[in-house]
Amino acid sequence: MDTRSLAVFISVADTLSFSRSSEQLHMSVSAVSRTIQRLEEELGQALLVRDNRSVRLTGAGQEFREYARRSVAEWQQMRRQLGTDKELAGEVSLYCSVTATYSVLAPILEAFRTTHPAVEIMMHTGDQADGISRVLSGQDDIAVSGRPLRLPQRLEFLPLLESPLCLWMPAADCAVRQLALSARVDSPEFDWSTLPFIVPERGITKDILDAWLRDSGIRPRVYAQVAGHEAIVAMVGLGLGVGIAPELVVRASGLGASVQPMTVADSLPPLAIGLASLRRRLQNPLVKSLWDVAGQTYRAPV
Amino acid sequence: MDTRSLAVFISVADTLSFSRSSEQLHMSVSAVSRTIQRLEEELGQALLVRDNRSVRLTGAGQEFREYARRSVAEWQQMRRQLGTDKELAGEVSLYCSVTATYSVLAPILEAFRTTHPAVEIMMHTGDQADGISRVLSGQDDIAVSGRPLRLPQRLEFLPLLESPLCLWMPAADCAVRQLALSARVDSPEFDWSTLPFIVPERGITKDILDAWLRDSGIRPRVYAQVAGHEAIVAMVGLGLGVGIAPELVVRASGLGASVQPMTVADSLPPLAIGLASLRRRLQNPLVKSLWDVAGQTYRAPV
DNA sequence: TCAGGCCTTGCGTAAAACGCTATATGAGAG
DNA sequence: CTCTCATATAGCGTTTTACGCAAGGCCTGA
Repeated sequence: MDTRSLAVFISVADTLSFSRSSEQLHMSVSAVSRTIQRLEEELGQALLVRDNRSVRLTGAGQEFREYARRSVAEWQQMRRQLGTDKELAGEVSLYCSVTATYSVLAPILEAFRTTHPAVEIMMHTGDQADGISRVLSGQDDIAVSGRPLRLPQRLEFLPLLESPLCLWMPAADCAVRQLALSARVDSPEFDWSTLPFIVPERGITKDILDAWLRDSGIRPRVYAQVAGHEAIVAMVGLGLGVGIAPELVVRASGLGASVQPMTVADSLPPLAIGLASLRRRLQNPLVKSLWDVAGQTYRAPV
Repeated sequence: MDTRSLAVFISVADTLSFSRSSEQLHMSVSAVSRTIQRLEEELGQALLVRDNRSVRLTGAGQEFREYARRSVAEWQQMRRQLGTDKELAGEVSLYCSVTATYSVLAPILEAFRTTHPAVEIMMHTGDQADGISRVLSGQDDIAVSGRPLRLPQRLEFLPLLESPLCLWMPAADCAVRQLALSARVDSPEFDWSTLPFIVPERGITKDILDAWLRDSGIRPRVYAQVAGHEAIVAMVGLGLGVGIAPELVVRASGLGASVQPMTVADSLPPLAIGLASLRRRLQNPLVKSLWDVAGQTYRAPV
């Protein structure tokens, strides 16, 4: 018996519906079904009567529901008690891009510092594209990252904000800018093959860009593959080509004057930026507390 | 969190030793170690202080120990309550050989019938050799079987009694008997290659016999491979050869007069007979109750 | 009678747990 | 002082468990 099973049962007992519970619990209907089956097998008693149309509690189910509520409550109380018993202290390791450090993270860390002064943040910065893999490999507890197109089950993602994803061209007059302006970029006839592209080497934005290019039928001329949005923006600013980056990065980079957004026919989807962490690591109260503070910091204003 | 982890922690907190607990809990030391680590990670608190020589509880550990005891107790009480609330009813499926039906099972079922009259036994009989695989494949809840030489982790085995494993020869005068008596069977010079052997087709006794033959350096002349001890005894009784069977089967077969045990130099190891079931299935109280009754039935007299 | 909602089941895959073995560290014997 | 023994942890491959998807069965209401 584990608390997870109890939570599933409580949910089903409340909603009296496997399908509604499955949504509530973010799991498939079959997983809910089997969890209840396991419980019933372990107890040797039917807890729920399902007659293909409705679900209702058996006598045993009602008793067990009381128990389950109590048990989960006691468990959570114990967790809190042990947590508050001793002030949370320790290390949380964080991975993010340079830009994210002050644009996304600053308000979170400011709030966190006041609520958990004894927790040390070990921050690693680098290409945002590596965040997910660093979390998956256990190198860092939490990463600031865009939402992956397909996120592994063991990964939890907490969306914090969105930033439009744009194509950028140099603001200063130069050959690339001339090319980019030579025709209506958003017209189907635009000849992309002459325009040098600066694309991300890897990571979420690369995936999004690839998908977008494919869908739009564009075969770009790749001038450079670069690690890190900041470097892309810098290269665009220098007139080396056009490139992709979230608006947030451009604004934060201080290079906002040297690049300009291009308007294109099929606009790129906005990038969902947030925290990523292994479910497993989130069981650690230290990690969880930073996670929660981040969620509150960005949810409260909205 | 699950009750298993709590039980592990309670044990370690009691013994103050990972290794002693690992024996007590029938699991490896590393599994114990990791279970504690998982708990500590989930709670974000050290529960035990290990200094490579001794183990002692932290403050949080002492608190948590109280909680763990309470929680496990409440869980077990709930199980019992639901169990007694409604009388146990349902089906338990059982596999055994014909002989086992009345020699091993009869006293168990007699006791079980009186304590759990509402539980129906669905019994399947057949070659004892198939019991383990039928349990492993989920066809039956419990099988009466000899203890396998190597038992899979997911299988639980409850030894009930032992029966000497013997070689048997025909009691009536016949060619085979002459051969078997022609020389001291237990002398190293005995020529096994002339003596027709009736061996089990598969199963535990086949494994034991194979190992014994190999160790004794005997290369038998196999006359027939037969499914089921009963058939082996019958064939031996008809003078077709010598064969292996537990004494129990011979006594129960009613053919005790038509076969005689052979004394051999390296005696065969006695066969441990008992119940086999998947750990998983034993979580079902119905199955568990039959299991327990069997254990008591055979332990009480001893 | 058909469509649609609802739970269960089979199957392939992903995650978790375990055991074995190696490693590190300290205690006690020679 | 070294060697051995005992104890907990870490790496690695394997087993076991849990999950999601898709198919299936069953009932209800149109």
